[in-house]
Amino acid sequence: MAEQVSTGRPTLEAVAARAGVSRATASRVVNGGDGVRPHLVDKVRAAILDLGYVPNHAARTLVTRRTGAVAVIIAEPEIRIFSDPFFSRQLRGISKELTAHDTQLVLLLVEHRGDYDRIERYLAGGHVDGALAFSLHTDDPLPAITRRIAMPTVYGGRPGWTGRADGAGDQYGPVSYVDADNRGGAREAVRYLLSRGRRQIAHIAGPMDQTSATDRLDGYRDVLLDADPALIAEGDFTAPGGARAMAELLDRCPDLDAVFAANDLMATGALGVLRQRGRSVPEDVALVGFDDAEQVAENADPPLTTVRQDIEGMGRLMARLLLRTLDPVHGSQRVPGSVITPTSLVLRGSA
Amino acid sequence: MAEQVSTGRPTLEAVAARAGVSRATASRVVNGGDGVRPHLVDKVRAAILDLGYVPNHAARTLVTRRTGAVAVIIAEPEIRIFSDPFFSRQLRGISKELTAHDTQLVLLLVEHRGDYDRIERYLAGGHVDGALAFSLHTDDPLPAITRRIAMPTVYGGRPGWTGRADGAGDQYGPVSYVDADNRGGAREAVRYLLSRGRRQIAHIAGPMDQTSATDRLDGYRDVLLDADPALIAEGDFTAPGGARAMAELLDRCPDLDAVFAANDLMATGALGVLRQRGRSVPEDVALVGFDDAEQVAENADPPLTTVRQDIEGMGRLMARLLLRTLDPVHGSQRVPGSVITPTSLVLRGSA
DNA sequence: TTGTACGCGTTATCAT
DNA sequence: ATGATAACGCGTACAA
Repeated sequence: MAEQVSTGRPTLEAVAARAGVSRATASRVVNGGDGVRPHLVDKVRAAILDLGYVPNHAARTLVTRRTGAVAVIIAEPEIRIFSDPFFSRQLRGISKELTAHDTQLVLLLVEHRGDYDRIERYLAGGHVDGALAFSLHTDDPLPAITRRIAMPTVYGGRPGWTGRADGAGDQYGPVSYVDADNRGGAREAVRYLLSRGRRQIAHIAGPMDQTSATDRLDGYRDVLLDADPALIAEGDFTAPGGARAMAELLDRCPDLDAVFAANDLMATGALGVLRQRGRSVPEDVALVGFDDAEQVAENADPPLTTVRQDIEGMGRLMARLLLRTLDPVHGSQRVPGSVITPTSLVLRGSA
Repeated sequence: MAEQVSTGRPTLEAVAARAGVSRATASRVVNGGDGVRPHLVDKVRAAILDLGYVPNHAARTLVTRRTGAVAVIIAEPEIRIFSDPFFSRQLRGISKELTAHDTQLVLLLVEHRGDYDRIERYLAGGHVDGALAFSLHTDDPLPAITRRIAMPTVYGGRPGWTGRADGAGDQYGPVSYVDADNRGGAREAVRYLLSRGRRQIAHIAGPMDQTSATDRLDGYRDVLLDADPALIAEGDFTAPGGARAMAELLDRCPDLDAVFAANDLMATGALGVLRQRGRSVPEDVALVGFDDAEQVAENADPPLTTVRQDIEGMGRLMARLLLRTLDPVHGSQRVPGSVITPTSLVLRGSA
């Protein structure tokens, strides 16, 4: 049997034969074509087109030891995961950046804690070159895993165990993440409310096990050093949760004249309660949100003044950071480093 | 150089050496261990554990010609994609089913039409064994692609080109999809409204380029054969769109006493307008939605009577259908076949 | 600049 | 039941 039966897709061998060159030369052309005579480059290119050749990914991975894929791990037991526009936009940003670098996105959804065994096996199995992960809670098992198997990872949002004064969590070593300047953005929001003459400024916080929520609360406190604890209520980043918190606040502090909500969803919930209780916005109560979530902030009535963060850009940045680490040329360092992206106050009708 | 330097992960060769068997035997154990003496099975298993061996995916794919991964293609230019809880839940169902079968989920987001070149290259590149795709519009290029490269594909929702009386689109050949019984569910909703004595039943339809919308409209018409066209308004499956449509309807037909909205989001939009115009629900106007979207139908005020579809189940079903086709044992047929899943009317406060 | 030849880690075929 | 050994398709030293 001298001839190989065509099993379907053309191989590099076939391309080489058709172009009248060796497989090595054909390979060089496929990978950029440096140092090949233009004449031959054309011939090989033509053969590739003729045959409809597409490189075999598995074979390539086997020899290069790179998969050209990264995992996106979404470990959020809540329903909110995708219905929160935040994730959608960030995922879009990631997708765009990865696509631009011919890198594939493998989605890993984790629901139960037991799923982490599977995740670890998968990551250790060499299916992906790196990982992107979201919304880590303080006790998340993921960092221990990625560290143990030395998988380059970039987190979306500052992980809960970092930046603690007591050094707890330092055993995970240096970590890299992308996050908005939550604290600074919150400060700007509250300062703005002060500048508009508001004096009783309440805060609807997010769940305290998420750093985005605690950081925004910290920002609020930075400006209002002696804020009455009664002016702070904890929500859960959902609209109904925001409504509940707003009701609490009004009960406790009927004389409040402004509210800074830790996200837009909660702000819309608060808006409903305020209207229901006969407080006009922004006349009686000024309201500022966070995120500038589309379909939410702009469409609210009145439109929401809010702290904007470039969510899609943060997604792109996460991907870029990871890809840079993975790049054999620039990325000798295993830890991509972290980036804090700026926020900006968007003025609309609510404050 | 007799010895190979350990490049990191242990190979099957290493396992075999440690267990004192040949690579072939080790391989057999890894893949189930049929026809290997129990004694040796144990030895190999121990070696695997000791070394922390994980099979090399690329090498395996190279020889088996199966990747153990499927693509999920989401081709929706709108932002709505993920913020619509519908997709989230369906994706969850898919993820669960794939995970249960050790199959990976590669996410392909397409935004521009030009992205399809990339998609085709990717699918043709043998990265995945099959594909799952969503929300196809009539002129979507995807079916032509999957057909050309013979990629087993299951669609979520009846594709726009199928089931047309004029046979247009038949060039794509048989197609397989999973969809809810939209038409039947719509019929049930309208019949229920009739049974409650409602006589002027309006319909807020979805965008007419989606079969879920046209099918639900068809169901409405099945029951109300001579419905006044003025009783039908087209929305876009969003809450603001539903509000707009509701306003139109009230202007055109002030005497309407019931509304069937093609999804819950639009129903909530309609709810706001009805309240605003002083119509009480369900006393003055009865309202029925579609989807039974969580966080939407139940939390509406009043809670929404709606047509439930098992969205997560539909996702699982899509994956199961595809996996069956891919299974070399059962799946000789290339087209997985289609499934229509039942709906059920959930009675709450709005009708 | 081009070609030869080897190795990447597995599975599968064939002897034994 | 087990063990050699040949693919699988590609990249890349090294030689020419």
